[in-house]
Amino acid sequence: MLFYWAFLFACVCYTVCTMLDIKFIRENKDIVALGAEKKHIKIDLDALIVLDDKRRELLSVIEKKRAEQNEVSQKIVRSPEPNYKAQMITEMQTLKADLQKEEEELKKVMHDWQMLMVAVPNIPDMSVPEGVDDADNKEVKVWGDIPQFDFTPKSHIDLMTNLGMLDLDRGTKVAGFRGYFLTGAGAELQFALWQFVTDFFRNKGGFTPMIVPSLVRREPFMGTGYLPQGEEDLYKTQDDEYLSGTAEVATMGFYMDETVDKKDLPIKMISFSPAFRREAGSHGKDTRGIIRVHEFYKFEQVVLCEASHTESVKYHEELTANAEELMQALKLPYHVVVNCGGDLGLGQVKKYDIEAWLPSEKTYRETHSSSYFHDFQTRRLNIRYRDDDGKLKFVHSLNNTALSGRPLIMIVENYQNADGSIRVPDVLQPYMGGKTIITKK
RNA sequence: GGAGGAGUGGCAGAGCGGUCGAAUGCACCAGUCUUGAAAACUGGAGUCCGGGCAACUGGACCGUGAGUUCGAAUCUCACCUCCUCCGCCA
Repeated sequence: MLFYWAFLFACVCYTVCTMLDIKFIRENKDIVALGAEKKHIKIDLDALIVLDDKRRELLSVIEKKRAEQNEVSQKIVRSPEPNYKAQMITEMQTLKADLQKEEEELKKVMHDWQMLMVAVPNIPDMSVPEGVDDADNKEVKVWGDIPQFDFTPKSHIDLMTNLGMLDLDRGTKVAGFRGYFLTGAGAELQFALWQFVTDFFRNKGGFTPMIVPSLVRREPFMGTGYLPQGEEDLYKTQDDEYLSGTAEVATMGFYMDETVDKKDLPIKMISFSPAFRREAGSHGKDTRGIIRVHEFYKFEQVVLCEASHTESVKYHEELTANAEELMQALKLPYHVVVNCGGDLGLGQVKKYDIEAWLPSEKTYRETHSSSYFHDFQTRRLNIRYRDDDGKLKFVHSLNNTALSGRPLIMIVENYQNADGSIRVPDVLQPYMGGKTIITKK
């Protein structure tokens, strides 16, 4: 209970003392440790603090020597006396030798220090439930009726293959494991969804549409928290770039190392890009169909806002609501879960997953993932704004899927008829030339 | 792929071994003048880390990282980015 008060305090002072810099970690070790524990992430904070003591000590010694060096340097310049000059230079040579030793030591310390620092997770919100993995996520909302079929519903694989919408055999032939082609009405339906989403955000207003790179340098991955921990799940090129698994990475990189104008906040972006995932940790999972693929297209909502917990929460709810609105327009039954501590990423404070009903599996499967980070990402990416008090602050960042590859699957399965045809959702019909049903030719 | 050139403060642009955190101009902020504004004049102002209640003070930062030197924006090397020309390709 005491910890919860400490927790609350941490949240309150959040906007004042920016978080997860070393100062915050030192002053709030227990809260950080508790947060890591909730996320089931192992981190040795005591080792970090010992190392930080060492770092501070070395820094102080080095800075004193450098001050002396600077001072004597000035004397050397001004002194008209050659002998005195030579003597001082000799003294400085000795000082320099010491300095180099200490700098070498500091370098080593800094290396280890940085390794530990990037591994310190952000603190989850109080409202995040305890738990180890996605099985412990808590359902917070259910929308729509699960369809009752008077026949045995088919999987998207059978439905789409039969209707010439999907070609997995040739997908594998051409692209290898988890490869696929969307063909005919399959491609058309996907295009329709993209158009629908584009129009949805245009009508909503405030979101800048973006088409962003997938081939991205290391820095934005470090900044967003996908590296160094997620190396395994990323494709890497021979030029040391990575293929990103979400438009979030490049979109967050857009303002990297920049100071944005406070009057432009919040900055809302709706980004489109291909997404690549090695699925290194999911070898046996979802091997049939296109639930889990190495390559798909994605619209991502990204928001940068003022450094305020209240603002973050407000936009988090908004981004989640946007995604729900899309699902409701498509009339896809879904539920929302709040992710438990163990299912949160390193930088995430809180996350909602939206999961839509998949008849062939008789379960909900994830279609959207909505999370906020406070300044975890922007601190690493160095994205700041000048506040009214004249101080530079790190903005807060958050993101949520708008459309991944999966809703297509949910549509196909939920809208299927007994004869294997598929009704086209009302809102998509205008984008399909008025087509109301997809049937076999 | 080949040959050259360049990266300095919000912007433009000097500096090319010490007196440089950095001239100058523009932009910015405050003040003087003015009924008000403009102009003119005067002054101020970078970021990060540390010490101090504070005034203030120490260190770092001239694309990035190493090196030479008592001392580097300035010299050397590597890398990154941008520009120009040739070639190739959409």
